[in-house]
Amino acid sequence: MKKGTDTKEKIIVKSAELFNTYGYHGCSLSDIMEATKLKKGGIYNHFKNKDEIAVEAFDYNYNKVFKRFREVLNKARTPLEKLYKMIDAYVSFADDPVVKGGGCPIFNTAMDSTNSHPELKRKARLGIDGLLTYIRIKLNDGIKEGVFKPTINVDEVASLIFMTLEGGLVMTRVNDSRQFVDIASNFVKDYIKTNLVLETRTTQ
Amino acid sequence: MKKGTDTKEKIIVKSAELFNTYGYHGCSLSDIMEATKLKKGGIYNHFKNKDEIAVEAFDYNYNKVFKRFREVLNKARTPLEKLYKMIDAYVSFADDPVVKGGGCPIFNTAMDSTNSHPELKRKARLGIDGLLTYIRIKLNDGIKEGVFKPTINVDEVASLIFMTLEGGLVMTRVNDSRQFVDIASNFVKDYIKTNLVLETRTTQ
DNA sequence: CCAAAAACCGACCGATTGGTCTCTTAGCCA
DNA sequence: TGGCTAAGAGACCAATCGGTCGGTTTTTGG
Repeated sequence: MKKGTDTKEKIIVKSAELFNTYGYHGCSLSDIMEATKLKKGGIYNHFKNKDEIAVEAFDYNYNKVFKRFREVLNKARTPLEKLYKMIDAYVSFADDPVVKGGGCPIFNTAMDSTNSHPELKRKARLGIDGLLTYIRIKLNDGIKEGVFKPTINVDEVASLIFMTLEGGLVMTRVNDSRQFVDIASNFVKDYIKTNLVLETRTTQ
Repeated sequence: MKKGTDTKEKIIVKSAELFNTYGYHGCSLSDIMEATKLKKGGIYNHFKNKDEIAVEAFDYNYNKVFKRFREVLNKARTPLEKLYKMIDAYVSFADDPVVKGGGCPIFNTAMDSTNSHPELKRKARLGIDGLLTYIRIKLNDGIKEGVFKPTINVDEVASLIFMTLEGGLVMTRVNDSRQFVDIASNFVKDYIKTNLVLETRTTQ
């Protein structure tokens, strides 16, 4: 049953790349066949239809995103460091994409599926909420530890950080230029430093 | 030649809605036929192929966006007011969409066409650059008139304002909730007030 | 080593894709 | 009013779409 598992994994990986690159409607089964070097039978032995592939491909990308975050976050200890590392993770999507096609696959799927694929949209929305929660947790941790001002509106600040970074990521993807996500990153970091942290005695 | 012009306009308008809603690959000629109540012949009498429709539909949406901006901007006089009104215009996309499907059609097209439709991508990128330039001009005007700090990095600030608002707009579109673009708007306005304007004597 | 099962191939399916072309119709001008 | 031209209808096209299925190969467990 080893080979079967490998094959299914291969289909998911390649489809995840294709869907993130071209979108659900911009990628056909023939594209998946070509990328996996499999024929229809080989693919539909593991999935019942294209939708199921897309959903599992999304889950795969979703997990890759969160894995990236977890890896990066483990290198930091304080909530402020963790928040900074998280921002770096978003920036890293620019020159070391989690998946071919670039950008944030969760955000990409969200845009791609709106108005056209309810199930994917639902999943993407949940994914975005997960990313927001990730930021919220770090903010709350920081407040608890007395690093961030207790007066900040966590939901608002989390949304703000997220949409600035994602907006920058999209701009970077569309313009094939790192500068936008860099601007977003620098700005958000500066914003955190000057508006969220309590004691300015944090050395520079 | 009256009727012909009307028909072509109708095709463009309906296609502009469909493409902004479902994306280029998510919208077929049958969809356009149904929306326009025309048959193939009626459509291909005015356009040579689907691409040409998509391009003209984009131009149509593009002009609607800039028309919205121009209308709103005319109601303001000072650079600061103009900048604020411009932000309001972005927010207005949320509950009074320039085109069915919601969001900013230029940004939507940019995302939709990346990696899959070079010509549309090129046009969308130019459109984004136009929107950025719009913001840059207001910033420069403000600097010239001594309202904004002359030290600000116009390109960076313009990019920042743009991607925060667009990010918020996407979030609003995906989540069917105004709150995100409102958060973006309030934040950007506050940022301008406290970081860009020279004299804090601007009454609150 | 052999049989059962899982994996895979590839022909085939109807529907739909974007696109062409001929023919009819409708509007306009003389 | 008659005739010309532009507009539109709709049959038709090959190609491709997502999906099915029977047969063959490969793997695996007894």
